[in-house]
Amino acid sequence: MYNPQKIERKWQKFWQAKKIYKSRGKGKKFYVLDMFPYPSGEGLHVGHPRGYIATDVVARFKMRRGFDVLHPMGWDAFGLPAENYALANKIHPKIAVNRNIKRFKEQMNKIGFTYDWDKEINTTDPEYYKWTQWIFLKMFERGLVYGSREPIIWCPSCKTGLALEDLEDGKCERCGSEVEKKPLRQWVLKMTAYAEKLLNDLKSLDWPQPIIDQQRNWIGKSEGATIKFVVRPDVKSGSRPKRRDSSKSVVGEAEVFTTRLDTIFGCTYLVVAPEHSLIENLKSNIKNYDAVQKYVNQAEKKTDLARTDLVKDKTGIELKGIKAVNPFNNEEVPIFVADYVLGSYGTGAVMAVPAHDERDWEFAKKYKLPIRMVICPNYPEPKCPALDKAYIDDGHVVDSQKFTGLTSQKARQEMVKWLEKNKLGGKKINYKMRDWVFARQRYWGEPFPLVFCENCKNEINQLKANSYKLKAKFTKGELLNPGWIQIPEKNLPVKLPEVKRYEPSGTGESPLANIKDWIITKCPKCNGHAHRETNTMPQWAGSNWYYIAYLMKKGRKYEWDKKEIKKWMPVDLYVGGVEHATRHLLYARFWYKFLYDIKAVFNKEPFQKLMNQGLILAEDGRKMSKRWKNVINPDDIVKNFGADTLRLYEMFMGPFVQSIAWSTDGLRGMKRFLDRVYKLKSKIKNQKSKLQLKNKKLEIFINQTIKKVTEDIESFKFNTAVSALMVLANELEKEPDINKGHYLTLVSLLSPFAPHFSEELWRELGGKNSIHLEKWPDYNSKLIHFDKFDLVVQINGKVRDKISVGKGISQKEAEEVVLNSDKIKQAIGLSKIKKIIFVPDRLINIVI
RNA sequence: GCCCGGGUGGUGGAAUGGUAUACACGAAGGACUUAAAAUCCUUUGGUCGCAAGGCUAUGUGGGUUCGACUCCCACCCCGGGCACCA
Repeated sequence: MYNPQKIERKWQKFWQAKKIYKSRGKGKKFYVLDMFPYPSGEGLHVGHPRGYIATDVVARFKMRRGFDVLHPMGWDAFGLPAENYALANKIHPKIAVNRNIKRFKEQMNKIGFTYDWDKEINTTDPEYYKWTQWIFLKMFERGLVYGSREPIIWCPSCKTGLALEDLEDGKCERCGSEVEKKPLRQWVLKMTAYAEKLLNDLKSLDWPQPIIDQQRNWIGKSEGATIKFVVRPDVKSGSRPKRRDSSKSVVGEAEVFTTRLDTIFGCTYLVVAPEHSLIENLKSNIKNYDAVQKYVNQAEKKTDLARTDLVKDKTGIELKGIKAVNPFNNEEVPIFVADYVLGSYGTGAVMAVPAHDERDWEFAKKYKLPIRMVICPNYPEPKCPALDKAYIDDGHVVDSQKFTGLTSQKARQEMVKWLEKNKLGGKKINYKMRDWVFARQRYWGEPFPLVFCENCKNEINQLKANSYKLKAKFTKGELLNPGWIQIPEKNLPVKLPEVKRYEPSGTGESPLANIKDWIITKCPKCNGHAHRETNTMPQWAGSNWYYIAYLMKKGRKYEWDKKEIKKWMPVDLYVGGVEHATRHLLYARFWYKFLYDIKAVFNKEPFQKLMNQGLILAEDGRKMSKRWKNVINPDDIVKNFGADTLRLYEMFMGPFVQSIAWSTDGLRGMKRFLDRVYKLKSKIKNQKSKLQLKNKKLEIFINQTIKKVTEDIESFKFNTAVSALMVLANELEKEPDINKGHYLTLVSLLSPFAPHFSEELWRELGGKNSIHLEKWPDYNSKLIHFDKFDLVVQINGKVRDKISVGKGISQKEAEEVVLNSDKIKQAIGLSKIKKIIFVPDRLINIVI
């Protein structure tokens, strides 16, 4: 029996001492990366290492195939989880984080990963976040950062603003609280400027299709047109003299966005969002302003999500006293305000075509508005069918003046041309994705490298006319955000000050706002009085670029090393959970694209190939959680069964992408397998040549196994790779004695999965070097196939017999053999043979 | 509603047009043992049969094919994502 406790520690120490994982600077580069964890107080459970084991298997495999492998690990230690943990346990986040990191590292080391700890990074290290701040400054400098007072999503429990991406089911993703809308001063990153690139370059990525789909969906591109509707006082209501077409009677304008310009002649009313400026501007024209205002106030309290969240019954109220004019036919249509129209998307106003839009249909039915059909499914039939619900597909345009008869697609093109010619609107592309709210009112994050200077603000405001002088003195970002001045690069990092009380204030100000002597500072531009920004960056800031940080690590410091970046980027294989599809993976791509534009990196995408690992559920089928008391700690598994057993089991338990429940019985089976392989050693008889000749079949089998394991690791089919090794072990067990070479091949193929076990056996059997530095076994393609095979004989597609014949047998020969077999003769009986299908080296099917 | 992914023994799963159920777990029986654990051997989709062997089975119903878990159509169920985005 082999004893993991005796050998694992020994080899881990040896590998670390010999630094066998270090990049050797030889061979083709292979950068394999895990999504780095945030070091929570709970430590790792057995679900976490699944991805780490997979990358470790791949890293060891690639090393042995001659690649120069980089496989680093670090800590995403800023942000709400770490801070909330620290608050709950009354410990300063820094102390808690360091303690947790120590624990995580110990747990990881017990599993025998290949991490090069010299490259370990920590997002909360000032040397690290110096560069997070640096990237932010570069974005600011180029005008990609703007301040906003827009109401943002606010979590009353975490006491901070959140990005749209931080919500789950409309609730705070961290604590599950209902969120509110709150006007707060915010920093926002212009991510929408990269929408098109983020969408387009998805094509170049070797990522799981569902993740690509999710990102595409999230970016939500739609192509359409804007149309300007002028607004006039309503004639019938008597608010103006009955003189039509007087341009003086125009009191406002509403621009709408539509993807269905072809339906414009079916527009019977307009709907604006409660935030729309028209309402405030035309206060005096709107007859029922009080009622409208009441509706608007009530709607504005809700977040976009609450407003768009499965509300079946749409509400709205007409703006009485004004009408909008459809520029295509000069028809006056009523204007409504309704909360289902969002101020933050498109133009905040829509044209309603109830005949061809489900929402408009529903709304028109409720408020008894006219429904006019202008798209016909069965053109050129003289009559369109009557509608009992909205017809939303394309068709032919009817009752649309000169556009009548065109297909929907053609009509959209012609109508856009008409709009552009008459300067009444034009082509427009919209994205669902919003700019990124990039500020948190919390302590435990990267401080912004910005100060506010009243002096400089005045200067910018006064000199506005003289743009030359301003452009020389201030950056694009500083002009965009008057008064906000960048801290010079040489003064980075702006360190997070030590505080005693770091609880969030709840007032919308960060706890940093209480540290007066930190806040008050001098303006780097004019040397006048200034104060620091007290918000901090969100958790995602540090993880946007950490894969570059590993390449920059020089001892304790970091250096933007373009040579290393050029060498290692992009990441060749990135492994992590599917939950990051629209957050980390989108943010990181955004930052990387920005870095590409400023020539700090040299390719367009950070992660070439992505793989998602499935969750490991608890034995009871639920998620592992403290709450259910069903968490399994890898330390216990390592102690009782060994790291190799844990590794092997996690790779064998099922397809890598699939979520799967833990089974301690299954785990035991893996230990049994290792024990059996260990015992096989005693069967070795070292009479190489004799045995090899005697057992050609085994030789072929081994070659097949090498091929299978090699291909399966390459394609992430670890479960079948392990099973192939088991089959080989089973075969060897059947032999009375085995040859050392064969046995060592098995050990060698097992080594990425069970590195300690394999190292031990390798050395016992005379291996001079570490097995992990040995060349990966090659297979002889001539020895993959045996010269005989079992020809499957089918009658009408049903297997009736198997006959052992020589490889490469011709159809004629095969037929002869088969038709002479008694079994087959009997099966055919008196029936006539209609047809014979022959698949070379596989089967023969007789159709009767 | 829309977009993905999936449905195969008692369980995790294997097979992507050519031998369905590899491999593992569990279970049953046996060997060893004073006994138990561990280990080893045998059996293990269902069904009929003493057996040889047959029939039947990959969510359901159709289709294509000499041949379908695999391809096509419709439906049911489970998981995930997006969701009044004009």
